[in-house]
Order: sequence, then structure tokens, then C-alpha cells
Amino acid sequence: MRRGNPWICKRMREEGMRMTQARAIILNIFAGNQGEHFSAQEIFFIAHRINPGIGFATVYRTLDLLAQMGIIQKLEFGDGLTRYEMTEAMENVPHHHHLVCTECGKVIDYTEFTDEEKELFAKVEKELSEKYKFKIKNHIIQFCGICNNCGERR
Amino acid sequence: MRRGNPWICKRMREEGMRMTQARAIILNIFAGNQGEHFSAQEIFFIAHRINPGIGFATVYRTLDLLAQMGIIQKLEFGDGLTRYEMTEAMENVPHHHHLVCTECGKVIDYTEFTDEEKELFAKVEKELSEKYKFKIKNHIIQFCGICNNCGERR
DNA sequence: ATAGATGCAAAAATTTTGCAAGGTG
DNA sequence: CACCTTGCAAAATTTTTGCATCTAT
Repeated sequence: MRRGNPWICKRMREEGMRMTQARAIILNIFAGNQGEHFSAQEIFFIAHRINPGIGFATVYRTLDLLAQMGIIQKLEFGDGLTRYEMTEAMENVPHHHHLVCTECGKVIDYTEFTDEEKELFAKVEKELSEKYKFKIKNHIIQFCGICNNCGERR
Repeated sequence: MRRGNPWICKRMREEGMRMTQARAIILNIFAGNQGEHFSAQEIFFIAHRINPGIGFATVYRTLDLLAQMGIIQKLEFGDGLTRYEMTEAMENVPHHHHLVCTECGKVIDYTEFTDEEKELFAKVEKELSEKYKFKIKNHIIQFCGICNNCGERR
């Protein structure tokens, strides 16, 4: 099977896993759409169009696997669907956060954190890490509110 | 029906809603356990013990309602269950965030944000608000990692 | 009295699991 | 060739909905 990112292939092999067709397809979806957050359903439909043999179970199993490996990250915006996006550790994905409209579910990606903010977060993570003996791997920041459209509609 | 928090009752009446027994019981669960995050199931079991007549549908409908009113807030820690906790706007609930172990699901509440951090967030919210015409109501901050126990077990 | 709210049970929707068959290293 | 993965379909879970009945106001 044609492999994707060689680093990922290597990590998989090291842990006795295999780079299969299904996994490569799903990885490509994320790599080719950085900054997008897909639900399992969406991944299924896209992957299925590429290779109609791929089933739901494989999608779920692959998403779990990639999340465990830290390649993608789970997100939930409150509509009941789990979403996934590529981790910022991967392929120069810029650090970003989300603005979620609690009315219509619209999500805006927000990247303009200043250096000041980044430093602060680094500091907080370090403190938390020590205080609670937690090995912190990343953080999720969401601002919740009402978007332009929904605000006007009232 | 004996009402709980008068402010909430007032708001409900203003919007043509009613303070029912089920709603009062559920509100009490949150008010009496500030800082805890309940799943719908947990709320159901507690409420059901207080009044066995309460059904699942009512719990879900009430949780949605209270979330819409901004009294409780939806949270998801990645285990597939939606959780709810009282909003910090309510009953002097201190502002806090969460440390989530991605291995065992354990959640630690974290409250020690400094003034510096609070100011920064206020500033960021204001900027975002203007830039994206979003009416920001609150934010969710989660740090994800591996807790003490899970880290050692490996 | 009257609209809003509830409870029950059935339906939807999402995610997980078991197992034989297939693919990767 | 060994054994990790997959696909399928069935099961488990969580959440939503319809409708007759009940109940705050």
C-alpha cells in the first residue's frame, strides 16, 4: 500500500500496526483539509466515495487510533457529534481555537492569538502540569456565543 | 409548586414558561452540587430517586431548556456523554476550567487563574466579539493529557 | 380555563462489537 | 505465513419525538 506521511508510517510500524489503505485514505482527508473539523459521518462519506469498500466500523476504529496517536484531536461543539481535526503538531497546522454559535452550530476558526497569550498558556500548562502531576498534551479553547446571523434574526 | 431561585422563576415566567416540579428538582441538583458535571443519565437517576415519576424525556428537555437560558452549560470531555454544570454566572460559582485525562476520563476542576489571565481573556473576548460580530457568552477551556495514575501504569 | 409541560413508549441517530475473510509486512 | 485489519450486520447507547394526559398560572 502506498504510504502517506513517512513519519506516521514509521510510528505505526514501531507499534506493530500497519498502514492500510483505509488508514491512508482517512489520513489524506485530514492532511488535505487542514483546519476543517469532520464528524465520523463526514469522514465515512468522503472515504466511501474514494473507496466504496470502506465501512463505518473502520472509520470509527481509525479515528480512535489516530486520536490515540495524537495525530488528530477530538472536538465537540455541542451538537452531539464528535468531530476530529488534525493536531497542530502535524504538518504545520497553525495553532487555533474555535468560536461556536450555540444557536446554529456554526464554527469559526480563530488563529490570532498574540505572543503574550501563547506565553501565558505555556506558563499555565507548566504550572498545572506540576501541581496536578498531569502530562498535558494540548488544550481546547472554545468561545461560545451567538453569531452575526442568529443575533439579527431575533 | 415551591419555586427555587426567584430570579430563575421570574425569567421563566417572563418567557411564558413554568416552574414545574421536575424543573425545580433538576435545578436543585445543580445548585446543591456546584462544580460537578453531570451527565443526563446521572441527572435522571438522582431526579428519579427524588420523584420516581420523572422520565428521561423530561430530563433531556429540561437540560436543553436550562442550557438555552444560560443557567447550565454543556460540556463534553470526550467520552461521548454530554455533561452539564452550572454556569459561573449563577450563584457565585467560581470561574474554573478542566483538566481531562484522555486515558481514563478523569476530570479535575482547576480554578487558579490569575488576574493576569482573566484580564487577558476579557480582552480576547472583546476583540473576537468585534472582529467576528459574535455575542460571546462564555468560554470553555480544557487541558487534555495523561493523569498521574495513567502515566505510572505504563 | 388554557397553554405549557410531562410521561411513556417508540423511533432516530450514533457508536461499539463479534467474527469470518482479507491484506500487510 | 502470521497476525493485524476489515466489513458486515447486529447490538448497545444516547437522544429525540408523538401524543394523550396532567398541571402551573
